[in-house]
Amino acid sequence: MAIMTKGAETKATILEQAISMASVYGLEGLTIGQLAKETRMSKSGLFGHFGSKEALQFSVLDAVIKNFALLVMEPARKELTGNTQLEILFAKWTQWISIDQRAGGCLLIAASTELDDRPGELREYLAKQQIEWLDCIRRMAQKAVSQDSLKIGLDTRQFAFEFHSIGLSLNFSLRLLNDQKAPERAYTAFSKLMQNAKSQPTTITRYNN
Amino acid sequence: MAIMTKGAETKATILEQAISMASVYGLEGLTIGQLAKETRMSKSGLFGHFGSKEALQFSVLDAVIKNFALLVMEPARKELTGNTQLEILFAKWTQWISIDQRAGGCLLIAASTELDDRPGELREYLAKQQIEWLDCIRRMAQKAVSQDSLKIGLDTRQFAFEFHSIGLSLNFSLRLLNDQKAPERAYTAFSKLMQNAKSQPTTITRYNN
DNA sequence: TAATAACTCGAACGTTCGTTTTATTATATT
DNA sequence: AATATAATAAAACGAACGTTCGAGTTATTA
Repeated sequence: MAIMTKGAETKATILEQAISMASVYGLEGLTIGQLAKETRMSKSGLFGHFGSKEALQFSVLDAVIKNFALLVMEPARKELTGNTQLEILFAKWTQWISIDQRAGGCLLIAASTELDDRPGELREYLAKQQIEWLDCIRRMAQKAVSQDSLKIGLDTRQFAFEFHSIGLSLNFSLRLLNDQKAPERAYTAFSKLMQNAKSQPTTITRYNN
Repeated sequence: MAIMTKGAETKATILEQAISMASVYGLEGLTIGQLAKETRMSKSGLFGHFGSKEALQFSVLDAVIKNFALLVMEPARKELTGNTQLEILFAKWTQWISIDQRAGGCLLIAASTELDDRPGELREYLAKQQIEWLDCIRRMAQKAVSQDSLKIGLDTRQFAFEFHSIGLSLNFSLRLLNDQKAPERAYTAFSKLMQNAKSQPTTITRYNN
């Protein structure tokens, strides 16, 4: 890790704990007093690093968003074809969702339902990221189309909608129902989605040989 | 409405307001003080109807679950064929999710991500209902299979997983992104799901006249 | 109508919330 | 090593949290 001043170091430690806490109790359920106990700091000492609770929440959300970009989107972008990009994207995403290390599941999905009715900067920031996420899926699908891997005329926004839905269902089945077969189901759904996007519409004239 | 004692009547009024509040701020974000203000009651007067905050949360969850069964599952069950049952089920569900009247979107979906990491009776009750929900979908699909409307050997649990995923994505796109095209996308996804479940696997021998 | 039960209130309980103020210690800079 | 700055702590703030209590009021029942 890069050299950083003492303050920035403890701030990073706090943030890590805060992410865990917010993943379980939500961004609103994240409290300064509890967080101070877990990091063995005073409330005021911890508070000084952020200045307000909203700033703390923002830091948490921002850290998770950047981490998501790094661990899920970036690896996929490195792939050469749209098809493999989508495959890696899905693999990394399911991996991200399934991580048990930091309990609480995907904070972005949790925050999506937590913030969707509460106007404010937090909500806007998350919404912006989620739009970018859907757009990332869409562009990769579009690339696959232009590479003749997926059928021409494919509704790529529809594709993104369905791609995204699989992850939501995976998160739900894993977290609430503890269904161990969920990852398998998710992968099956993804395969079907790809298969459907590959097959040419029947109205298209086929040239054999 | 059925005759009820004065207490039961105000309790019902409180509950209605509580559902709205919990839909927006979550079951944990639901506070007795705020709820008392909105219903123009004293905290203690309101509190007396439930005895504890958890009991209040339970009442809210229970009321929503019963309402969901009444408005979504029951109408579908009345249909005669598995196919139409699934169609009505989906139509009623999307309707339920899209309702703007009582702001905050589907409380069951919100609660699913809110409670999934927090052990307790609330979580167990919700999980039980969600399992029942998936089972309802599964049984209707099974019925359609036995009526030769859907292909034999269909993985009905997989079908339920994907059916459910569409609603989650619809809720997400509607609430967080305000995407007006979301209902259309959801319906398209549902149509594809049904279409896929209808087509016989290619290994099956076909008898054409 | 009288007796009894059900309902509602206001006040206060101890805790925790986010935040501010004031002071002290530890780290960086010169 | 001296100085300036950053980091942490302790204490206290008003507000809100869920909850309890006792007294008063309103409904229901006899």
